[in-house]
Amino acid sequence: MTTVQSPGMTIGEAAARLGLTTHTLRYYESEQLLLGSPGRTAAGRRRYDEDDVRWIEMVQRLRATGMPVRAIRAYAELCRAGAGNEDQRLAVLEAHRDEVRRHLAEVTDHLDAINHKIAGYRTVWG
Amino acid sequence: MTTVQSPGMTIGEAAARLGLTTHTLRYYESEQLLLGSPGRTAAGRRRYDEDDVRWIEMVQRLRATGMPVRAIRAYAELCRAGAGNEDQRLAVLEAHRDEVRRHLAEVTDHLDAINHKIAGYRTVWG
DNA sequence: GTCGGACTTCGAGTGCACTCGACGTCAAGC
DNA sequence: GCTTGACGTCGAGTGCACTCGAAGTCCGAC
Repeated sequence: MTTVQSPGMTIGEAAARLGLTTHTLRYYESEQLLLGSPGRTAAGRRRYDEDDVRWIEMVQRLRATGMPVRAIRAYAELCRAGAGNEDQRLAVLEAHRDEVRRHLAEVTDHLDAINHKIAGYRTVWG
Repeated sequence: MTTVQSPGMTIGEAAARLGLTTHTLRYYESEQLLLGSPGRTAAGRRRYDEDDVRWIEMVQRLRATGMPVRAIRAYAELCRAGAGNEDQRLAVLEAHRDEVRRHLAEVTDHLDAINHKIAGYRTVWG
């Protein structure tokens, strides 16, 4: 029996689409940041489907907002555990949201001070 | 001739005021992030005055907004060089300001997406 | 004068998140 | 059927910014 070409992407295609390297994608998998292992072809090669990619995009958002890899792993574990812990997942996300807001406020504050410094240069020598 | 107690703080006092460790303060100095070496007592101990502390507060702001140590060193070098390069200093600060703004926009965007995810949890199970 | 704690320098160690290299395998085009 | 390039695993290396430890010195209180 010949199987139809399975859907999804090779690791190279997924990496290109996500703006990551294949090395990083395998690293994320080894750190258990993925919801499950991506499928494999008969020859043992990874196949990424749309769900995999969407989850990794979420991982990228969490990383880009400063969530440490081990915290993402904990969140992914909750998601892997299946239904019944949505309250915990929500708590994780809300705590992270608060942390990000705090960080944004702090950076904004520093930015204001830097702008003051810039305005000083402009006033004196501009 | 007895000298009046020199003004300023020990490294420990400066560290406490800045929320840094003495290790970090010496590290910053070794990385040439300071405007000049802080003064020394006759016994060779560092003395930090108000100007030193204010500059280090600026360094903290630049660090907290993501400027790498080597970029701060470059900026400090410009400042140490004395008058005549204010346009370059301004360019450095403005480039950094733009970078920080870009970063803020990106994080804000990710935050929105995370909030959507949170809203999803609330809608379905909340 | 002596004791404790803060100071000195120097180099090594830590934690994080990748990032790379080595080396072997395998699928597809020519 | 043979090359070629993407894939596989594994462990080691990198860059950044601290952070710590060791070993010795010095100041102030008693």
